[in-house]
Parts: sequence; structure tokens; C-alpha cells
Amino acid sequence: MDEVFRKIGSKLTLSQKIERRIEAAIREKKLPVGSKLPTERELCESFGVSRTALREALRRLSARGLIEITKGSGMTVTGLKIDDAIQNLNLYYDMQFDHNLIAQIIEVRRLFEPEIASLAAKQRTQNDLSDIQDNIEAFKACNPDNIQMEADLDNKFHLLIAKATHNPIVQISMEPIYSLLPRMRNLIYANVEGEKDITLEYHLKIFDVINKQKSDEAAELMKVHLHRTMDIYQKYLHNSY
Amino acid sequence: MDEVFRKIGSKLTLSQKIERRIEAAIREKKLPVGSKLPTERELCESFGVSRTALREALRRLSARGLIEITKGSGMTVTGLKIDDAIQNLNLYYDMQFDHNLIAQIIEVRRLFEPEIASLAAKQRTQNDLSDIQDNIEAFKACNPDNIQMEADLDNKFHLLIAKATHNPIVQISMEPIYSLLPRMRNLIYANVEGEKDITLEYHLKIFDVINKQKSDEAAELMKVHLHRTMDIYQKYLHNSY
DNA sequence: ATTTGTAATACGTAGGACATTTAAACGAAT
DNA sequence: ATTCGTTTAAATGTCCTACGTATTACAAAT
Repeated sequence: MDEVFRKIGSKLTLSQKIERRIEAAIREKKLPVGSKLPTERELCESFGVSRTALREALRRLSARGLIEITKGSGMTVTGLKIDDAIQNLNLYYDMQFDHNLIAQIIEVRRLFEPEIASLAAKQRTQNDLSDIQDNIEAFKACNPDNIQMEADLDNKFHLLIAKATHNPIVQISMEPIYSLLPRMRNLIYANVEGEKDITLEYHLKIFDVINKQKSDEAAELMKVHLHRTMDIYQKYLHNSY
Repeated sequence: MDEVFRKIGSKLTLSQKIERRIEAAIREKKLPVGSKLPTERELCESFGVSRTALREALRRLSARGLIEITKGSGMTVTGLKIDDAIQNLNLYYDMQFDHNLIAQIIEVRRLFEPEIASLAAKQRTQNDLSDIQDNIEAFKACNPDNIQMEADLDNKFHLLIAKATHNPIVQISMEPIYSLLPRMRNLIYANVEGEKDITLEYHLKIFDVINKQKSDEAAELMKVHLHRTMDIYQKYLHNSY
């Protein structure tokens, strides 16, 4: 029997064990969102650990967005917010940002966004429509020299369409991708004469069919729109090597 | 102007400031992946803070997967792994798991997976094909009483197709979604007689067209396959209320 | 050459002390 | 009665010292 020599050391530090215990309790809703945790001293007592170890566990949890610690007041369980959930995903993409990733992003957008536009055409509310319209107006009025803002508004147009699906998973899936776009746009946008007008034209067309709830046409227009985007990118990529 | 009354206090604790400083350095690759950080004592000296504050910052970073701390050895910068990146996303979905979310997941799958199958048909390698084939064989051989394994294998089939696109963003986008499926399947799968054979049939068909690189047909088949899944699901939802 | 012992290094945990912030209770002025 | 300032208790933030424990490298013994 090798059973005799099986692992003894758990490898987990004390503070990691504490972290997991509390995380599990939150997952299982034994600690419901919004509830206050006992004070540090009380928790030390309960767990039978030093304040140091306990605090390091709490720092871990707050870094991940599971709890919120307020000096002088106490600690509360916070429902993980979207931003917390995608924070590390953003960082992940960010750290492997290269030209290869750019190509992959474009590919994903061409896969997903036509379908998203199609669903948006079905689900959009009046609220969504006015948001999109506002965005288009802002884009139209944007100073052509302000490339940063122009790119941001273009970016937001696509995000608003994702929102108009009223499916939060769609939004969460696309958000990290869109968050990378501004950095790409800056590289490219500047050098293409007349690109703004063409972009505007497509945005208007897409808005129109989403307004009229023509889902198939929305998908088709988005497909063509992104195809153009890709062309420009490839031209850029080609020139820069 | 509300500008007058904007926040003044930075509100950041010392350990949070330290966390951000180090995180920024990692982002900007001043601390490249794989490099060792100075020891705790040295960092205390550099930052001019106590060991407590510093350590709490380090705990935060390690909780998020940016650094790895080994007792007795030291600390190294680790490239954020995919699992770390989607860890909190999984938790996020997990905590708002309800029937509403299930419907949203199915909607997203119906939006994205046909396109994914289409791309997979173009990009798949021999390796992908044999992985998928192995999965289908395992599914075929799976004991019908083992519903858990059956569901897992079904799940993995779709994940393998996402992998076959050779676009990591596709994979990262879908992985959190698939991780929720097993829990749904368990609710549903058990009660449907003969479902396994039909699933198997579709998997075989899809494999065939991906093998032959017929991308349009792959998308179409996947669409029909998921349509069935939704039907079953809706039947279940209907019965249970 | 392999194994074992030993010391140096670095992170992990404990416990105490004090600072700072928050929130609640209280009281005084309008 | 409302508002504003003060006090006070409670909670987290930071610092410090000390010791525990795992890792590594190197020397010594076989």
C-alpha cells in the first residue's frame, strides 16, 4: 500500500482556507448579498485564527469583488458586479494584446455581431432606439480632429446594439472585446480619408432596419459593415510591415 | 457645475495603492511574466510601508492570479491564465443562476454556435477531428444510467467545436457558458426518453460536415440541433410549473 | 556519487498597539 | 422641531516584533 505515504501537507495556506470557506458560504447564499459580515475580531474568534491570517483572506475576497470593506463601518457581501466579473478578462486580453489578437477580435466580431444585430432588431425597445439615435447624432457632430472621441462613439454604437438584445450574457460576452477596440482604432482611424462618412452611413442604415425590426436585413448590413472594417484593418496591417 | 463638488478624498487604502502600482508595472511589462519580485522586506523598504500593508496588497494580486507566492521561495509574476480570467465570470453567472438565465443561455447558444460550427469547419485540424471523434465514441459507449457523464460529454462536444475554430476568444467567450450547462442538463436530460440517440445522431452529422469542411451545412445543422434542445427545455419548463 | 545534516533566506502566522474613519447618540442653538 | 456640532463607541487600517515553517544551497559524511 502506498496509502501510507500519501500526501499530508494540504499546501493551502490558512488564509486561503478561510477565503474558501467564506466564498462557499456566499455561493450557497448562507451569506446573502447585502448582509453584513461579523467584525474582524468576531471572525478571528470563530475561526480560531489570528487577525493577520483572517485579514489576508478578506483582502483576497474584496480584491475579487465578493465583499466590500468600509473602514469604520464593517464588511458587507456585495453581489459581484459585471465590472468585477470581466475585470480580469480585460486584463487577460490586455496582456496578450498583439496583432494576432487583433485579427482574432475581428473574426469574432464578424461571427457574432450580425446575429446580435438580428436579435436586437427583434428585442429593441423605444429606449434603445433613442439611445442609438443619440449616439449617431453625437457621432455626426463630433469634431473630425477628435479621433479618440470618434472611435469611442463608433465603439459605443456597437455596444448599444448588444444592449438592445436585452440579453445580459450577450453584453457580458462582447464587453471585454469592445474594451480593446479603442486602442486598435487609434492606430487606424486617423489614416483613412472619408472613413467617418461611410461609417456614419452604415450606422444610419443599421439603425433604420433595427427600428423597423427587419432582423435579417440587420444581420446582413452588419455583416457588410464589419467586412469593410476588416478590409481597412488588413490594409493597415499590410502597410505597417 | 457639479464639478465643484466632485470627490476629493482618494479613498484608496495604502494596500490598494500598492496593488495598483504593482499591477500597472505588470501591465506595462516592466515586470515581465516569469520574473521574480523582490522580497517582501525589500519591497517594504522601497515603498516605505509596513510589511502588513505590503502583504495585503500581494494577497490581492495573488487572489486575482497575477502573481504566485511560494513559501520559502519567493514571488513570481505569472501570466494570467484563462481559468483565472474567467473564474469570476463563472462565479457571476453562478450567482444569478435562475430560469431566466437558462433561457438567456439558450438564446446565446442559438446565436453564436451555428457561426462557431461554420468557422470550425474551415479551421479544424486533424487533431480536432480525432478529439471530436473520441468524444462521440465515448458518448456512444457511455452507460445510459450515468446521466452526469452523458451530459458532460455532450457539453464537451460543443466545447471541442469551439476549440476547433482556433480562435481563443471564441473559446473564452463560450467556456463560462458551457460551465453552467451541466447543471441545467441534469434537470432536463433524465426525463426525455430516446434523447441520447437523437443527440448522437446530430453529433455524428455535424462531425461529418466539419470533417468535409462544409461550413454552411455545419451552421445549419447546429442551428437545428440547438433548436431541438430548446424545444425540450421549454417542454420541461412548461411541465414544472 | 549519493545521501544526510546545517545554515541562510523568504514567506506564513500570531499578537499587541495605536491611528483613522464611520455611525450613532446626545445636546445646544436657531 | 430641525439643524448643526460634539462626543463616544466601534470597526477597519497600519505598524511593529517575534516566531513558525518551507525552500534552497552547500558542506560533510558515507
